[in-house]
Amino acid sequence: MNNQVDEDHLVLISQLYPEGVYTQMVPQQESKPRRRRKKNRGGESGGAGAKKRKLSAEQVNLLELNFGSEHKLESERKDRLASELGLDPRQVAVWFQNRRARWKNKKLEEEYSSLKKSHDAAVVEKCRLESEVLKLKEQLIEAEKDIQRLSERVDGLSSNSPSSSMSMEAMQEPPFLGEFGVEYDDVFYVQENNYIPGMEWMNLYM
DNA sequence: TTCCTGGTATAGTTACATCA
DNA sequence: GTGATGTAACTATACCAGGA
Repeated sequence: MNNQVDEDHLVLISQLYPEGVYTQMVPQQESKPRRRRKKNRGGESGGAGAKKRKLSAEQVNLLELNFGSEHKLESERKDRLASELGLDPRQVAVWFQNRRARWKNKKLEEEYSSLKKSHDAAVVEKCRLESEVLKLKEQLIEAEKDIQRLSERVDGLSSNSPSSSMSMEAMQEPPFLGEFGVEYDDVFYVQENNYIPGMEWMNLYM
């Protein structure tokens, strides 16, 4: 176990900041091309240890434990952790940087999935409301037809009895039931206990 | 106040290890 | 053998604090 840590440590130390590893820096370019790292494989300097450097489970556990308690890494904690783990402080810092990036990605994924859930629910609700609107519109059309029929019936009655309380003006109001938002109160006045056959639908609005 | 330096952050990239 | 994936290590850049 410690052998593994020591071995990793040696490998990692041998890899730290090798001079002349980077090539082709072109700082004058506007596009600021990134440096490329040379491949390490088979390099003389790394020797047999020029391998990558996977942290042991024990090291990762301790790092995770520390990350769980605090995502930021102060110098003191970094140095302490590094010596506890037999790692270079730089490695600990890098591990925390990468871990923060992974944590952020995961959080973003979770947020996305939560937002998607809300969005899907909203879409379903929108569909439901739209179909309800359609249904209500159909009811409205039927109601308007009823009114039309009634109007015609009242016309017939009033021509027979001129003393009817219904004025013609009232019955010949322009289209009074349009889209939603129409105020029904003033549109059609029926005195209490005045039953008009075929007007049961009025209960919908009273 | 300004400049320099060192440390740390994020975002993106590269190279290597591992696994299906 | 190969492509996908995970991850250590890197670069570029920005910001901040402390000292001269």
